[in-house]
Amino acid sequence: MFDHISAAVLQRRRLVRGEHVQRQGDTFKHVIAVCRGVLRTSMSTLEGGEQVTGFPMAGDFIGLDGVAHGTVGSDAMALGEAEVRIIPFASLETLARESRVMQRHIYRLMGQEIEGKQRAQLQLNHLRADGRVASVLLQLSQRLAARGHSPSDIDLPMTRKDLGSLVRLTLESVSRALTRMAAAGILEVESRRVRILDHSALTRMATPAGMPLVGAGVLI
Amino acid sequence: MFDHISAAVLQRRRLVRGEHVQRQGDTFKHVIAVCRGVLRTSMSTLEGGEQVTGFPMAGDFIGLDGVAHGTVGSDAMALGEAEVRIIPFASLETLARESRVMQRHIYRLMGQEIEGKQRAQLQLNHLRADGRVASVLLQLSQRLAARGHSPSDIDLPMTRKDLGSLVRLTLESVSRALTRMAAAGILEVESRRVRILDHSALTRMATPAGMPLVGAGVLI
DNA sequence: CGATCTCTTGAGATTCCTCAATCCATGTGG
DNA sequence: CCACATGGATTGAGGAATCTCAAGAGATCG
Repeated sequence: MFDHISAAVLQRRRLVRGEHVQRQGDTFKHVIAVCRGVLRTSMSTLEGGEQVTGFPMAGDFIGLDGVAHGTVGSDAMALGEAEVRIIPFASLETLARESRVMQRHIYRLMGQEIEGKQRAQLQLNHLRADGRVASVLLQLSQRLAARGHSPSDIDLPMTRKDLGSLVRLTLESVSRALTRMAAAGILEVESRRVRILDHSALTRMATPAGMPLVGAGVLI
Repeated sequence: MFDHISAAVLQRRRLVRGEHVQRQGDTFKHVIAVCRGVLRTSMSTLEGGEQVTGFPMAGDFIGLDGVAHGTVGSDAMALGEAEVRIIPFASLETLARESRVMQRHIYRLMGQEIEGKQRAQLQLNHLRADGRVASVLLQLSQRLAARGHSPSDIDLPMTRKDLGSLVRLTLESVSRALTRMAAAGILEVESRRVRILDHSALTRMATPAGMPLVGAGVLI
């Protein structure tokens, strides 16, 4: 894909911890591709409520939610050193009109955004605190592993608060869930460093199998 | 937009109550535009958990979440008599490549899907049961009003369970919230028929103003 | 090496869910 | 046309899960 884009104006940018690449309310002009590091996207209401919407990392795109209103819909901040490419959306549009492959790619990207978020929500709503935390850990494990890190040794780049915000839990609940799982021998937790000892147990926890199935209720 | 599409194969279809237009798992071939009536989209997990994801009505599109995997991501069912147009995605793609306006339109459509769902989640997470129900009612009121119905007299086409599923509450909690609001003189509830008496009070309830702000916590 | 942010742990309060009974509306078959 | 079956809605009581508040330990950064 990048070989196609390289023709477009591809601005590269390095980020340090805490640096923002986009802010809610900015006029939507470009999409951001993460090349290195982990970011954190979040939305906030006028009343001061904030919510983490994701932890994009290498290969992920940010900013597609701004297409609709022409306004950036969420903040994006680097959780550590990171590098991104800033892609003018106008050039993407042009490319899409010229190349069928490119067009497909953009649709798929946006489709993933929609489907992924929906499915994540669905999953979360059927899990309790422990399951939710297990779920995020697994996801992080997988995504980090796909990028060359160890699948069992995770160095969390985000705080408990961020983690909790993503899965709708307070930081205390996250902390407690972690210690419970550590006590059960599923994890080894040492502040930001988490080691997954029992991968299958973690997976089981993240699966709403034998659950009371809250929310939607069971159907015959 | 439809003048552009009319060139494409535009299959029209009438639906009766309970009829499905798409099922999770179908291969993704077309997008569905609602012309009349109200539908209900929902996703389900293998374990039997189900969750309502929306109540699309005239002018709304369904199925864009299938673009990513090439597989339909959610069920869509008519809640009453309804009419839809079935638009082959292939023709949309072609049109998009030919017309810049059309292209924009599709992006905006998908962007809305992303942004809207995110924002809805954000809102919900900072509201308690009553606020959530208030929020859905307001939304329904607005959307129905925009389509020519009364903004204060709503005839809910969905069950309490569906309503609750959308905002992550049990049907009992929805029912209780409604009776509480009725007792407070904000609504008049008579099974599926709801009349909004105090619109501003309802709006206030749907705003996380003086709330303990659970989940994300307060900043500064 | 102090200041600040983060994390852990505890106790209590709250909210919402679960279970259960009853009522109401709707539609069906005798 | 009515009795009845069925699905939806209301209401109550009790319990479970998570949040809130609070205090202190740990980490991190200048």
